[in-house]
Amino acid sequence: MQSSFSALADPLRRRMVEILRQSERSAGEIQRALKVNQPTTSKHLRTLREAGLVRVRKVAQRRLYRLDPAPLMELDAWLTPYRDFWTARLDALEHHLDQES
Amino acid sequence: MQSSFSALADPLRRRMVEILRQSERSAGEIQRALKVNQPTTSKHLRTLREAGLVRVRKVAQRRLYRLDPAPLMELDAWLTPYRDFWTARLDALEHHLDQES
DNA sequence: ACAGTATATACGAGATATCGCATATAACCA
DNA sequence: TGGTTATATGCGATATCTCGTATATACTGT
Repeated sequence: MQSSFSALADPLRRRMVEILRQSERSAGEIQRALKVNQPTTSKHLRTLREAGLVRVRKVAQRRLYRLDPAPLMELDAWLTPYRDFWTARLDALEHHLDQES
Repeated sequence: MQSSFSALADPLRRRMVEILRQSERSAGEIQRALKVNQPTTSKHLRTLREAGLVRVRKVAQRRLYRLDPAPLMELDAWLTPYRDFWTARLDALEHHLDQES
């Protein structure tokens, strides 16, 4: 939870996650897509890995990264009570508008 | 988006947000609930404010903080495509298990 | 105007993150 | 074995975050 938020706090890492939503990709493909240099890519991928957001498998020299849905599901679960919160507020607003009219 | 993630990356700020889910609170009430010192509380509240996660209103000397649902709704929206992603994966798993049995 | 209460800000120290450059590791192929 | 490709790690500089202490600001009641 902790680490999911901070891992996703970086815009570059969010772009990586967005790329991986579509399919598994090698570190090099991700790097070229983002147009940042190689060590930077590798370090950010490490952060995502350590946060559990991505998994890797080796194929020859390549490292293929894929999204692990679990931490994002946790994030979704964390949001649940807030969803109730804002629907309650929107309902109240709606009710208020009804009163007005 | 950017700022929502980094604001929520801090555990203390998440606790603040959780407290505010229940009701509007003064800075002092939040401080006492969290048992951290006053300036720390104030600075974290500022961060939440600048991220747009909370709103303040003055009542006498007090500052009453309340949650603004908008950034959390954005976060929820950001998660939407990932929800599709993991249900697809779970469906695939289920299908796989069907094959097995 | 003054003392008290509530909250914010300034400043300095220590910790942590980020980046670029250089280098290490590891698998491949000839 | 040696060269090449793909990826990771080490290191140093800079920036950013966090916290504690001290102080400022602002409103209240007398």
